[in-house]
Amino acid sequence: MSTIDPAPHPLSARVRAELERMIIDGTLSPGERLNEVALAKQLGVSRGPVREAARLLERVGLVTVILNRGAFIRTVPLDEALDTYALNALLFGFGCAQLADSITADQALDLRGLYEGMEAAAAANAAEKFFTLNIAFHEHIMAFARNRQVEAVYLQQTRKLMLFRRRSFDRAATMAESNAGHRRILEALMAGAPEQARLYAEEHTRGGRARFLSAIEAPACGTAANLPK
Amino acid sequence: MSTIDPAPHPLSARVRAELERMIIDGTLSPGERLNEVALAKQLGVSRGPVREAARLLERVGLVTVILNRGAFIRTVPLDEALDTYALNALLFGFGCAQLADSITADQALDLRGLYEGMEAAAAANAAEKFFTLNIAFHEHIMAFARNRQVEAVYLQQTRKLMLFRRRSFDRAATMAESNAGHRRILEALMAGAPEQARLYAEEHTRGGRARFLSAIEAPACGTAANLPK
DNA sequence: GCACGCAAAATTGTAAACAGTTTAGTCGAC
DNA sequence: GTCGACTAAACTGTTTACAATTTTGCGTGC
Repeated sequence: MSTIDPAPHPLSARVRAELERMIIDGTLSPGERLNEVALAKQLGVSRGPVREAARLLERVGLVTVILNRGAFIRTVPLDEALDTYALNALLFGFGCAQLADSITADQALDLRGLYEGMEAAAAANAAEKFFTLNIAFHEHIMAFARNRQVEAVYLQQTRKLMLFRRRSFDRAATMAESNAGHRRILEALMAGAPEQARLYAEEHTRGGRARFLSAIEAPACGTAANLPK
Repeated sequence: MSTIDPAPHPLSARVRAELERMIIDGTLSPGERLNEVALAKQLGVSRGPVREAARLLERVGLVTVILNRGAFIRTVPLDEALDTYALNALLFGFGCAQLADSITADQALDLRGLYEGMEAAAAANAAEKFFTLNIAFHEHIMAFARNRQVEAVYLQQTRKLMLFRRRSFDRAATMAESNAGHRRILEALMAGAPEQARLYAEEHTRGGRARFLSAIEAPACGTAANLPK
């Protein structure tokens, strides 16, 4: 995708990318404050770029900025997560419907490879591998769907959900169930059936939402919880 | 909505809001560069908040930042505008479908008032008035739809389209045609018919797209056009 | 007359400095 | 021993200053 970035970008963009990575990684935990001076020192830059990056992340919904208190990594409230799942279901359904009308042999092969990789990962109970391939599967579909705006919003929202979705694939049964949805979607895509693909895609996303809900027993998801003490 | 802001916001947020207004207004024209020192002086602040605000606007897609060149107000490429219309059709259709299932009497009354206001504006050929009411109509529906995430994305994308959509309502016939779509949507909403509302909403958005297309003869919409010379 | 090149001005990117607020710790009173 | 107030440290918000790049204007050469 867009992993190539020699250096023609302003520093704040690179800092933002690095912070995003650290948040997704788990290097920075939800609820934690982004210490500007510490991060600046760690990344070898000044506070300016770090501040700009933090504000960018706020706009995306990954952090919350409080006046005179700083930027905190968000703990997405439950209702917001549910709304986001509904949004993603809509977008992913659209993407699949679009792709069903224009899919090429190469694209089908690519998706099939990812599907089979997930099948193997599920059998081997390799949650981390499955997680990575799962992301790639969805992102490839959205990239093939030929609507950059829909793709961009989907990626942004998905990144937000990753703040806690990682733990959803801890069991082999969960992975198998998820991949069954992928199979149905893939078949509809290759059959050139837009509405069928859309339905399967929406159903699959609802399944993800359900897995997400069952994965959280009662962690902090209150609206304003986990911000400051 | 959220017009109340005593002052608990960081300065950069207020600058961002002001810049957005100036862009929508037309005070800042597409292609123009955001001169940091000039804007800072004009707004009575320093360059820092202006810079942060510009980066935020880049994230939203209203400006493009080039290294060592500054922030330029975007001239949305044609293909991006079309993609955005498709996205908005999806979101607005979803919002209408949701609302059809949960609309209250108060909400219906509110929307009806806006519709009648537009009817009057169209009859009086008051394009500016129609434009304002039209925005309110769509935004109110999305606010009533009870999905904050979908609403937020819709607002963001719509703001981007406003960069040139303003000129689409220059004729009375156009306004009447647009408002006929509003009437159909409103009837479906009050009838509690989600799928019908969704179809009308999507059709209405496609109509807006068509009006937009016919409104542009051949202005600069090339992908990378209008950036620097 | 036109193009090329060089130099000065303007502007952005980044870093450092200052002011105000929040947070933590300590001392004292009850 | 615990609660409360006061003081100091830490941190953010903003401004100011400096370095690097770009743009513009002018002069020279062809």
